[in-house]
Amino acid sequence: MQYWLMKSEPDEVSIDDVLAAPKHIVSWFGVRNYQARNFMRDAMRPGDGVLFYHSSCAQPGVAGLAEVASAAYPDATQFEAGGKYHDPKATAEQPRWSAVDVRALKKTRLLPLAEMRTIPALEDMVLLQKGSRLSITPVSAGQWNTIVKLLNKG
DNA sequence: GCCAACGTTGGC
DNA sequence: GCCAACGTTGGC
Repeated sequence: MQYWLMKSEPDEVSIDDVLAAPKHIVSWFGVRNYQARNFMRDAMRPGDGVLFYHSSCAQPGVAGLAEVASAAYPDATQFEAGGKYHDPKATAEQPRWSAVDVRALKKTRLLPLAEMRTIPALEDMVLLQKGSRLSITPVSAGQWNTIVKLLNKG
């Protein structure tokens, strides 16, 4: 059992959007960064905890709790010629990019990035490191517990 | 819109 | 393999 933080632009897919989807599940496609892909393909397991993070918006921060709902599978958008996520070097035999299913569990209060930066127990979070841009980052059990408590505190 | 930081590409 | 140029991310 591991924990992750996954960034989504709420203009694209917000926590509300996922909760409105059938079974509260969406496919996490479109990742085009090798490190993030490797986390999905090599380390994520169904049931892993996910902090659903809203990025590139007025109020960046953790907006909900979710879980990994599938093993990794080839991201179909890499094969879509002319599509935004097309990768001409990817083939069905040798897919390059992976996706996983993510199930939203609950919307929480927004835990702003700025507040997270003030919490000493979170200072080692990959998200908070200088220059960190990864859309999927690991979260330690201690960081997860700290954040869940902060979310419940309201 | 700005810009720091990072990742990728491609010439050599 | 080096590295300059370019593109992207994402907070502010």
